[in-house]
Amino acid sequence: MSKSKGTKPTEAELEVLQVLWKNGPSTVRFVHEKISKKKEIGYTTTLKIMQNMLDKDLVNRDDSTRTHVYTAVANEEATQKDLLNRFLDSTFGGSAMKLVMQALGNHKASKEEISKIRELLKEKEGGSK
Amino acid sequence: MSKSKGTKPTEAELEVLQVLWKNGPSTVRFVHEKISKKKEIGYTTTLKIMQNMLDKDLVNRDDSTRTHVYTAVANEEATQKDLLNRFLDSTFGGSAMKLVMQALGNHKASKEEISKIRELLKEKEGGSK
DNA sequence: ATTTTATTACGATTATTATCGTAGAAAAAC
DNA sequence: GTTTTTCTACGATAATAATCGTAATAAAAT
Repeated sequence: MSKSKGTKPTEAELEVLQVLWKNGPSTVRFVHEKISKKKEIGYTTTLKIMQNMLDKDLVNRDDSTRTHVYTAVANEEATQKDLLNRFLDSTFGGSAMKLVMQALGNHKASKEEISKIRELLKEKEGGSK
Repeated sequence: MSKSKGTKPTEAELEVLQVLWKNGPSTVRFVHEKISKKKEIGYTTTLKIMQNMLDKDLVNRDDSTRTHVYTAVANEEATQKDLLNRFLDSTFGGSAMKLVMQALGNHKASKEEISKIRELLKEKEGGSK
């Protein structure tokens, strides 16, 4: 039986996932260089993290060549949704609207984003009572 | 030198904070009972967590009576804001709007909440360029 | 061909968190 | 006034994460 599901990525693992989501299948070297831009970290540390992620089935690995290539297993949205739910619970006591309002209040939004949100609101209103 | 600021509460510590925010200054017993409703945990575990939080200055303590009373140091909004920023960064790569849309998409909102959000949007549009 | 560089595997170490048991003292119950 | 319960303090342990060093090997450079 594999660990498969419900495995919550750690902070460090999320950093790796971000790179994989954004750039697609990548080598350790590539991921490491992206992460290194933001913080000091040893190559083997990045390597180890990614190997751990393989054990946890957070990533797949193509090891047909010497330089292995890693791919995120779960897609971005699904993972974000899952983490959002946990975060909502732990930090906002489950109140999504409280979170939305905080996020809206504290961050800039472009006109396009605002209209997108308006559309979403309209849908919500219409779709359910 | 105290740890004072920038201390990120752990999951377990957040559970305690939630109780303190919601109910005001509380005893370990009270907090423990609230948390026990959601999961199995020993009394001394709760106690220890709260003692750790005192060390980290996440809470204050009135120990003038035998049964100590704990109070959250940081207020709810400030802490949520801080954690939201971290979460935004780690999980949504800093895109607040992505998060807002996920949250809106996946959770029900009441009419009141929706109009509150509309107001917020209007302010944002008006207030800044 | 030899040397240098890059890559993986593996394990050791450290740091942090979560968990709880035990002891001792205070308070409450009897 | 004894006994039982309720607290806190303290430390031990286990669980999880993050960090990196070393060795082996493959590839690239010379």
